[in-house]
Amino acid sequence: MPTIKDIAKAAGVSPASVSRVINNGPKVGAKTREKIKRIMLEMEYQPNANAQAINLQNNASIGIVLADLTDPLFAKMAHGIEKIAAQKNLQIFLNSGAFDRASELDAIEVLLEHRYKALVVHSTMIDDKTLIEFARKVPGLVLLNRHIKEIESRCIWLDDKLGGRLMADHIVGQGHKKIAVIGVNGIINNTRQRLEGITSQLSKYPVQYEIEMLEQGTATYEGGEIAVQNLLARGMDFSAILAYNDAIAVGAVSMLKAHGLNVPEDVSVVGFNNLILAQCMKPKLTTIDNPIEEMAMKATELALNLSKDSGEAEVKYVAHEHKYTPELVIRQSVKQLT
Amino acid sequence: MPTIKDIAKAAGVSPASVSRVINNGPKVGAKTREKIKRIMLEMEYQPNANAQAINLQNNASIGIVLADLTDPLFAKMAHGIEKIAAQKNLQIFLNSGAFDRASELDAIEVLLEHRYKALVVHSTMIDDKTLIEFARKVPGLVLLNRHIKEIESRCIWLDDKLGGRLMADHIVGQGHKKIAVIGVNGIINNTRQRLEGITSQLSKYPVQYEIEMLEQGTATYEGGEIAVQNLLARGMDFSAILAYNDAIAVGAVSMLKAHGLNVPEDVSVVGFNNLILAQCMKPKLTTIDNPIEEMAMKATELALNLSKDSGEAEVKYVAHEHKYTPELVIRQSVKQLT
DNA sequence: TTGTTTTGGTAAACCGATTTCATTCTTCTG
DNA sequence: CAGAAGAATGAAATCGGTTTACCAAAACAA
Repeated sequence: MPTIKDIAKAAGVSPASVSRVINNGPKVGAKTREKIKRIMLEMEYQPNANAQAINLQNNASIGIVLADLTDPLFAKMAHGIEKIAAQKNLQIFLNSGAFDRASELDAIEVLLEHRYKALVVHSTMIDDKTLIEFARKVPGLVLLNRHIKEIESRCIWLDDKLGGRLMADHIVGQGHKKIAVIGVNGIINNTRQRLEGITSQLSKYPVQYEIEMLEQGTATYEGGEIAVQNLLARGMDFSAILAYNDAIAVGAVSMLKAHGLNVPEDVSVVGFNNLILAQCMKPKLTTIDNPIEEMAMKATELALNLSKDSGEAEVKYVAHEHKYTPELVIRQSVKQLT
Repeated sequence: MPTIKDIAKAAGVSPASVSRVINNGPKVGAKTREKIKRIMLEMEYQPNANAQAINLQNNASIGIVLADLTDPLFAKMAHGIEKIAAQKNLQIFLNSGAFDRASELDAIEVLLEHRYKALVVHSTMIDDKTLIEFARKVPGLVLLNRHIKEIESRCIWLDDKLGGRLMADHIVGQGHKKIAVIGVNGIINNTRQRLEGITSQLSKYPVQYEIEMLEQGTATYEGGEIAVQNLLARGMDFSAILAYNDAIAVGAVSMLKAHGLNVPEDVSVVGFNNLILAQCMKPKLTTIDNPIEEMAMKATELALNLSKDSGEAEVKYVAHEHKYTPELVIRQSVKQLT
């Protein structure tokens, strides 16, 4: 693999000139420039990005950390980030593989070692304190889908409490009085917030409710099945289920069916996130729309802004532009009780 | 951000010693080593991966290029690659954003410029010739989910023709005689192969069939809806649909329903890929299982093997280990006609 | 004690670029 | 045509590390 020196030698010029040609710099005569270009092509020269990065001192691409790509919600995040990157003609480097705290940390570290300046991080396993530390150290780091009070100007998050309220209001509004909630354990605030939104709202009404908690990492189709099985095994009597996300909701529907319970005739179900899944299934799922793609785009823009010479144009922080609002999407999985 | 020299100065040693400590090298006394470690910690030293890469001449991480992360099939690929990477304690750098030929090329170039040696590429828009070129130039490059004859030792692919045959056989075996096929246009062999598998098999039976071709990029839920709409608009009379993938199948089911046609009572539908989606929907989708995750894992291992000093242990090529076999998964979306 | 290893450590070259500064070659002005 | 300004070019320093070659001190053997 030829280096800049090989090119220089072959062209009978100095490495400096070659460098200038590579970067479309000035100070190179027209014929010399052409000659160098030709030779670079001939020798299939490819600049060494590592060597360039070491000089330029900053890595133009965007680094991103996502938890688990197989979750469609996260895939949507990736897509949002990509959109902005493509629009600004930047490359993104996704460092995933984050199944646990250690690998999430690792992913961030690696990105930092490569000196990516703009970082969009979606972390579900790292504690607040550690993230605050990172944020302080790296000006271009933005947290996506997470809210940490101390650094909220660096977060883009969803109003999960409101999301929970919307679910509760809707289901109560449809006349339900016995409600099962399928939640998820997790260190992240948004799981708690969402649950709190639900429960605090439910307690305002004369209704019964019970919560089935899933372990973190089981916020999946299978998790939904298990949860319903547990609820039924406990002999709980309910006419509605509020699920932490769409996948759980779909799993719940399936398990209900297996027990001879139809949705929405016998049991109503509400999901969360409004993924494609929710539209595809039968019955179409009533759920909460989560504008995650938009959030991802915003996070990316924010990270890019923050990363460039933060000294100059200090990005102003407007709270309501960082907190996104979920919306109820009514479909067919909730039945009105009379 | 402190450099190795700052650490050296602070510790009163030479940069060489610090480097050795970083790399756990020999020739450093126990107390000196401890002292350097302590200072590195104190000063929050973080090695510059770019500088390291420039010396080490090879980038240990795995570079991967995927087309569109929002497609769950591709997400499964990413997951397979991650698994191997995690197992070998390697980082992956995913460079996506490939919506067209240019950006796919760009993604590969960027990875090469960063001197990633092991590359797993899932390209849908780049022509064979260009990819062959790349493969020749980069020993550690492996193509995932694509078969190019000339470099098949560097490909991991699915037997798409067989997949098509399985679909055709099943649907004919269930007594169907009027069959609609929803295919996709594309430069990639596997779309053609799959279609050819279907049609060549169908022609062996006394059945009628018609093909509805989607444009590349519409192999989605919406694409399925449109395709069914077109078929119905053309007045085609069919009792079964073979879809290029599950998303199309689900879209088709939805549009059929909208026209008062039930699945499988009025029309049977077969999908392809066996994504979660296929299990979740009602009726559960009969489809073809695509072991894409396994394939992704294999591709990653292959890329890693090929990338390390190919001179020595030339990886042997065993065709049947590179070609994967799809399997029919019978669920509820196909009705037996009598 | 002297000679031989072994161990711990440094100075300096190098990796593949970029960039500053000085120099040479053109070209323009008066 | 002399002198000045401007354009083209190269030598060398630099970026943040790694590694080789070499040396000094300590440990060991005889």
